[in-house]
Amino acid sequence: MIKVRPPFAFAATARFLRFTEAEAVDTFRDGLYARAFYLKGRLYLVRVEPRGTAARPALSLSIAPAKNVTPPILQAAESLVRHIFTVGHDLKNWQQQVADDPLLRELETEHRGLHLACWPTLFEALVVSILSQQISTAVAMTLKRRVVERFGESLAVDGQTYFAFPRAETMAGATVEDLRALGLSNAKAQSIIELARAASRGTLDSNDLKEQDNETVIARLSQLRGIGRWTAEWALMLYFGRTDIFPAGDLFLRGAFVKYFNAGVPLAEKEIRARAAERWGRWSSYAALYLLAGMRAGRITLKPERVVSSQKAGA
DNA sequence: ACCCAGGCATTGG
DNA sequence: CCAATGCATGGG
Repeated sequence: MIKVRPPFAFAATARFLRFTEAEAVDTFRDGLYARAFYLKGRLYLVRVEPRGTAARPALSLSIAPAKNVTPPILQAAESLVRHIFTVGHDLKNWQQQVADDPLLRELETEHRGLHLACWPTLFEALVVSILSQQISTAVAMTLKRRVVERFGESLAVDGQTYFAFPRAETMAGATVEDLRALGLSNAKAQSIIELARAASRGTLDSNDLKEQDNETVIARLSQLRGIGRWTAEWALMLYFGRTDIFPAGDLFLRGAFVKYFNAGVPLAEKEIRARAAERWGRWSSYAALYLLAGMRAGRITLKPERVVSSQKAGA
């Protein structure tokens, strides 16, 4: 059992960045989140369910196959679940941050308890982001499913097949042709293979990056092929769980900021990043997250002409 | 048949 | 610092 500080919306968080309908790794059905993970090098299915009350929320987990579950395995599963559901984030602080911000206060109320959902590994976070570059999320999730079914190990539990996200070591052995056959572009294929090699060699050490400040992590990740600022910022949010990122390179977020916080007057990316930091400070990632949630709910909409590409800083 | 969608690397001013 | 270009699939 894992205790979580209120407010905590389990279902919304489990579903949020997981696109569960189309994908083969994360599943969320009947209020139950289930996914195959490597724990101490072996594959297990971990199931997570909400427990407790709104005032004292908690998560319970179960692991299959149950027979080889030792205390270290259970501990590894718990720490992974804490990471994925960003149990360390105290959303009371986020509520305080937007107390004087009418739009985000409204979004906070509508999506109260939505946590950032993190990917289990840096490798997966970066691969998913590379797959998502430029194309719609529907396409990206199709590509992800194909990659997972081609390169991931699977586990059968109760007649259901669950795929693990492929290991970096496995993907390091893939060829560009393998990935192109799944519909990836040449550039995505090359980037993912190089990333897998770096990760399996240990060149891409997330423990080392964990200690670094945002700009250092962005600079280091950007040295990898196929990773620019956009991808690195999403990795800071969606793997490292940092709360102070506003990915201003994102087409939607840029458009939303311009429309709702600058009266539709275009702003340079750099300027948006600076103003987001002034407004939302340490909780800028949550501003980004709740704007996305607002978009999915239809509350935040962008007219095409408001989505402005990189133009001169508005004067 | 188009057009575009939660970018990036490269090239050239 | 800024702008233009090619890239992949799938949905409208």
